[in-house]
Amino acid sequence: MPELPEVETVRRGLTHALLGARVRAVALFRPDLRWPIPVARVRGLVGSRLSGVDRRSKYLLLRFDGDTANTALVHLGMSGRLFVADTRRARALPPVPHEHWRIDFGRRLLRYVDPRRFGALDVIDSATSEEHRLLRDLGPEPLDTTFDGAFLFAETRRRRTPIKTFLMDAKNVVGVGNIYAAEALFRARVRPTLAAHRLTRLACHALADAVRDTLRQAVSAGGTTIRDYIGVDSSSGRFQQQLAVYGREGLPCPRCHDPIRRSSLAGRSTYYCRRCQR
DNA sequence: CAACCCACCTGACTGC
DNA sequence: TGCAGTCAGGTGGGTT
Repeated sequence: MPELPEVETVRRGLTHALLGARVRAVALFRPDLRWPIPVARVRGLVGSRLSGVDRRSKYLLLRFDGDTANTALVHLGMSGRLFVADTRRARALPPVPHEHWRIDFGRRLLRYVDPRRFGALDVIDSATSEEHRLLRDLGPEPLDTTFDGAFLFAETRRRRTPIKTFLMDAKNVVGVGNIYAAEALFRARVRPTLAAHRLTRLACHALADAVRDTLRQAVSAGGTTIRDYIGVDSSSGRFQQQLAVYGREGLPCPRCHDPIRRSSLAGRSTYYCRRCQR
C-alpha cells in the first residue's frame, strides 16, 4: 500500500497526534504479522513516553524513552494502516476487523489495521536500531543529498536488470514503490524496461531529479490514495490527481496524447508512454 | 554477486 | 447468484 510519501505522511500525523504521550496499555490481537511479534517487549513499552517518530525507508520508528530506550519498528506492508482515535474510553472500543494491535496513550488510541498482514511490528533497542536485519542493508534515502545522478550512474554500471526493477529494490534506493517508480520514469522520459547499465550519465541525472521531485511533491500532497491508503486522521492523499501514467492504461499521455500502455515487469503492472519514454 | 520467482494474505472486481 | 480467475501501493528468502 504505502510508499515513501504515504509513510512520511503517517509519520507526521503520528508526531502531531502522539508526541510526548505516555503508554498506558498495549493490546495484541494476534501473535504475528509477517513475522512473530515480540509480545513481552511490546508489553514492556507500558509506562514509557513517545519521544519521537522517525522513518527509514518505509519503516516507522517509534522512539520511546524509559530505563532502556526502545524503538517500535512498524511496517505497513501492502494494506496496513495506522489510525489515531481521540477517546477517553479507549479500552472500551472493540477491535475493528483486521485490527491486530493497539497502543493506548490515554486520551489517544493508536490502532494498527492490516487485512493482508504483510506488515510487521518489532521492538528493539534504540541504540542499535540501525543494525536491525530489516534496516542494515538498505540503500540511501532518495531525499537525502547522497542520492543524485552521480550516485545513480555509478550504481547502475554493472546492473542488467530493468531500471524500474532497480529503482524499486531498496538495496539500491529506498522508498520508491510501484506508483512512484512509474511516475519518475515518465518524468525522466526513460523506458521502464531499459537495462539499468544502459542509462547515460544525463539520463541518470534526469531520473534522480525526477525521483526526488516526484516524492517531494507527493509528500506535499499528503501521499496518493487509490484504494486503501488514508492518513492517521482518516484524511485522503491528493497526489492521485497528479498521476501522469500510473493506473491510466488507455488514457492519453499528458505530454503527447498517445495512449498509456500497461505491461508486466517483475510481476508488477508497469505504466508508461511508448512515445515519450525511450 | 546478480537475477528470478515464489510466498505470504485478504478483499475487490471481472467475466462466464 | 456463484464461482474461478486476476489484481492490488511490499519485500524477504530460496534457487539458479
